[in-house]
Amino acid sequence: MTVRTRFAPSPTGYLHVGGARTALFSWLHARKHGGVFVLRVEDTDRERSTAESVNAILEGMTWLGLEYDEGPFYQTERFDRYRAVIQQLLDEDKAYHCYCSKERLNSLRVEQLKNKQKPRYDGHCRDRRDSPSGSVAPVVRFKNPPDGNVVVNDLIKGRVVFSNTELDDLIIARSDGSPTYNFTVVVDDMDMEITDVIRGDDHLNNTPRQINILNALGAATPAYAHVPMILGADGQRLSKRHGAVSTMQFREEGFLAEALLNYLVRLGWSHGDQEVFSIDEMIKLFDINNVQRSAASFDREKLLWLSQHYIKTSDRAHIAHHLSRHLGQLNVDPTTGPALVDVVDALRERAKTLVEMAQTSAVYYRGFKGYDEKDASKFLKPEILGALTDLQERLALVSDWTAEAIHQVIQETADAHGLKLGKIAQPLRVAVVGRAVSPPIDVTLTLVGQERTLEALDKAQIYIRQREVGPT
RNA sequence: GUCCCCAUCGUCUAGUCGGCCUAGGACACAGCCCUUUCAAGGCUGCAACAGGGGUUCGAAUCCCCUUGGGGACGCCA
Repeated sequence: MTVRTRFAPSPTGYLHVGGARTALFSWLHARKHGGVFVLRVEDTDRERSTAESVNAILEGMTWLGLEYDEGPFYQTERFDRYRAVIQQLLDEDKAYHCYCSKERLNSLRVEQLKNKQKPRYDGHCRDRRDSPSGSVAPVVRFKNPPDGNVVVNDLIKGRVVFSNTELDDLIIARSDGSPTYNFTVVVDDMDMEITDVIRGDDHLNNTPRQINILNALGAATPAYAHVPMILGADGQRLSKRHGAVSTMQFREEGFLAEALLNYLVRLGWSHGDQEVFSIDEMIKLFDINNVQRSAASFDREKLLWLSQHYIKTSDRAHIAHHLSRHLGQLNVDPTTGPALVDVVDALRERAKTLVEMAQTSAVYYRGFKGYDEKDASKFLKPEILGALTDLQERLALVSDWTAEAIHQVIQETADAHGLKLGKIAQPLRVAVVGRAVSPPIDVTLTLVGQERTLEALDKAQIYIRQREVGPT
């Protein structure tokens, strides 16, 4: 039997990291077993579902590369099917119309809470035969078995036993006839022949109800795997209104999708001491049975570390491609300076995100406005003027502008003036990029280019002379 | 309140049939080394089995209780 998993988000917001991880696990599980990954949009709540949310979720999945094999299926397009199954249940006396008013339900609930009981429907209409012609439009409730146990053999949590006496007759169709969540999931998982249901563990409590409905329908029960929640850095559950950021937000912040994926897969799952996983390795090594049973906290620092790792090790053209997007957001035109791949090579070891890389590489395309004050006053000093002038003359003579050639010239100049390399490299750095931090000075000069380097040196000398005569 | 789940360094985790654990790795943090800046890299350090009972020759690993987190209890999904 081929493995079939599904990711079933409800389009009431963007795709956040918790959902993304659940999707990743489902996808991985399907891929590992050569199975099928289905995407299903659970939009039966028409009040809150929006097309924008659907797009946001699809966009997030695409960015992460979690491609689905079937779907997306929309539950709102399957209402006929749900109606038919509800009718079938009604015909077989496995469901019934309930005419209880919301007021009655509410007072029942209040009463139960007062008696320290779990609030649940008391089965008032379960055996009624009449259909009152009153004003209350009926809902349809499922006849849950009154006793016995339901056992869930969860792939992650292990064996979990629920007593039917804890369950009540849940509503499967609202008074307007529309089906509810616990019912549509069951019908869909059955129709779509889902073999492995992988979802957040907030659904563990729904599972016995769903199994009961599945049984009533004579359908086989799939395997279940309930993955723990992701908590925020404060230990609180991550939710849309509490710290959960959109998956796409990570792209905006300059993370590579592979870094996020790697971070997510290690959140709750591990393979010995291994920290870095390529997509292929994840597929090969991932095992749903090895997923942690407890919740995990989201740690941005570690994500940042992985981000840096991928920036450091990924193909230069790949990074350049994604970097250009962030450069664009800074209104930097990458065609006005050094080749992007060279900038990537120079900066990849000193950027944790692409946004950071874009910011520090901007200077190679549009120059800089003014010197960093502290750095200028520390390095652009009169005593270095002679060496700088000499250096400029020597650099002007360089015919092949390579890091090696540049390095040799700088070293020679330093030697000629009895200076250590750093003594001349720092002033040069400030002259050329405006501050005392940049990649190795020879590499930096290749990025800046010979012409602009010489110009920068002119300005630096002018600056130093002015400073010399100016008031201190 | 009732039911369900969970519990190893600050964080992610290793620890699979109890002994190889004076509990390992990674992130973060601190120090040192390297060094033309910043990084990167190397080395070292800091730091945990929630508590209490059992079972056993022996428990982080099994059982129970307590405590602490989380979840569910909707005509939301």
